[in-house]
Amino acid sequence: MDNKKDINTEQKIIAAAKKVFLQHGMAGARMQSIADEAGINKALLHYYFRSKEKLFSIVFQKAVKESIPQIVKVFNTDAHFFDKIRRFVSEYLEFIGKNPYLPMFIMHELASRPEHLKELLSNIKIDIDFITKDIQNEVDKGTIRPIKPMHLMVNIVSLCVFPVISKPMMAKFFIPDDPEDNIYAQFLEERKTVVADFVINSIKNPKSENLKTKES
Amino acid sequence: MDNKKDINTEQKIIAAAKKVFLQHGMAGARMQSIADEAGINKALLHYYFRSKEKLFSIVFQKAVKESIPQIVKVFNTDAHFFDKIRRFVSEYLEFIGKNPYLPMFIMHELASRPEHLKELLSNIKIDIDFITKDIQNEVDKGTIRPIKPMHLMVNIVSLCVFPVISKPMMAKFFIPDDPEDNIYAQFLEERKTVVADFVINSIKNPKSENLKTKES
DNA sequence: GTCTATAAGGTGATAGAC
DNA sequence: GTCTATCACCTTATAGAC
Repeated sequence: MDNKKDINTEQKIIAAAKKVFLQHGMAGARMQSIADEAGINKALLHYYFRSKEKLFSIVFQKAVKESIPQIVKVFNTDAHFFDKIRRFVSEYLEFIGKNPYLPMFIMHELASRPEHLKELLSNIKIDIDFITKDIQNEVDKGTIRPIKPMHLMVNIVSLCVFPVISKPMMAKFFIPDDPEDNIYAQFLEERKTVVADFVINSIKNPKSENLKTKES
Repeated sequence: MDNKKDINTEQKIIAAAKKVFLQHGMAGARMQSIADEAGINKALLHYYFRSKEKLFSIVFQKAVKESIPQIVKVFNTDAHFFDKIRRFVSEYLEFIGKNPYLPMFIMHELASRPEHLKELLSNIKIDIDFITKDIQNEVDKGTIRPIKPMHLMVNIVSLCVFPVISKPMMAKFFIPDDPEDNIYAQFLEERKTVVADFVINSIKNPKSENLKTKES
C-alpha cells in the first residue's frame, strides 16, 4: 500500500484493464489479455483486484465519471449561447476522438446487462438542470425556436457521438478504401464546424436579429 | 430438408439466436440460452448449424441486410425533398423502435472484432450514390444550404439511432423514474416530428422561398 | 509483491441411443 | 430429427513457493 511499486502496478493493471474492457466488453475480455497488456501474470490481477467483476466495476465507473465533466463544464460559463454550443461540440468531438471506445463500451454494457450495473451508476449524479434552464431561457427570450431542452441536448450529443461509434460501419460503406483512416480523420475534423453550424442553423430564430455568434 | 418440422425448428433456432445474440453479443451469448429460448437442447443447435460462429454469421448478416432497405427505399420516390426526410425519419424511428437492439448489435460486433466480420460484409452492397446526388442536387438548386451530402446523411441517421441505443443511459440520468417506459416511449414518438423539423430547419435555405413541405 | 502450478467450473462441441 | 451423456478445452480463481 505504501510501496511505490504497488501504485505503479495497480495503475498499470487498471490502464490495461481499461484498454481490454473498452475494446471487447466484459464478456469478451480475457483476464489473460489484461495481464499480458499490463506485463504481469494473471495471479497478480486477482491479488490486486479480487475478481474480474470487481476490476470491471472500477473500469466502468471510471469510464462513466470520465465522460460526464465533458458534458457539463462548457455550459458553466457566461459565453453567448451559440458559442457554448460551438465550444461544446468542438471539445466533445475532440474528447471522443481521443476515446473512441468509451461511448460504445458504456452503452453496450448498460444495454446487455442493465441489472448488474444499476447500482454502479447509482453513486454517480449528473446535474443537467442548469443546462435545461439555460436552453429554456433562450427559448423564452426568442433567441432560438421553441424546442424541448431534452430534445436539443439529445440532438447535440447524438450528432457528436454516433459518427464515432458507427465508424466501422460508415467506413465500410462510405469510404471502403481508407486504410490509414485519413479520410475518416478529416471527416471528424470537419464535423467540429459542420455539427455546430447544423445545430445553430436549426435552432436560431429567424425573427430574432441577434443571430451572430461572437467570433472570439 | 423437406420435412415441415425441419423448417420450423430451423426458423425457431434462428429467431432464438437472433434474440440472444442481439441482446448479449457474440461473446456474451450462450448456446444454452439459445437452446432454451428455442425450446430445444444444445445438441440440436449443432445439428442444424455446425458451430456458434456459423450461427452468429447468419444472424449478423440478416441483421445488416434487414437494416439497409429501410435507409434506401424512401429516397427512391419522387416526393419533395423535405417530405422524403420526414418520411425517412418517421419510418426509420418506427423501425428502430421495433428493433432497438439491432444498431447496437451490429456496431458493437463490428467494433470489437472487425477482422472476423469483414468478409461477412463484403457480400452486402449498399448503393447510396443516388441519395448523394439527390442531396447535391438540392444544394445546387438552392433549396437547401450548402452541406456535404455525407454529413447530412450521417446527421439524420445519428439523430434517429443514437437516442435509441443510448436509452439505458438517458433513462438513468434524464428520467430515473420511468419503470413502464411511458415517458421514454412518448419521447421517441415526439422525435418523429422533432428530428424532421430539426433537420429541415437547419438545411432549408432562407433565401429560397420554396420552403413549404407538401402536407399530403 | 510476484511468480508457477493447479484447481473448479463453465462452455462449445460430439457420440450414440431412440 | 431429437434427445442424454460426455468430452475437451478454455477461463476464472486460488494455493503455495520465493
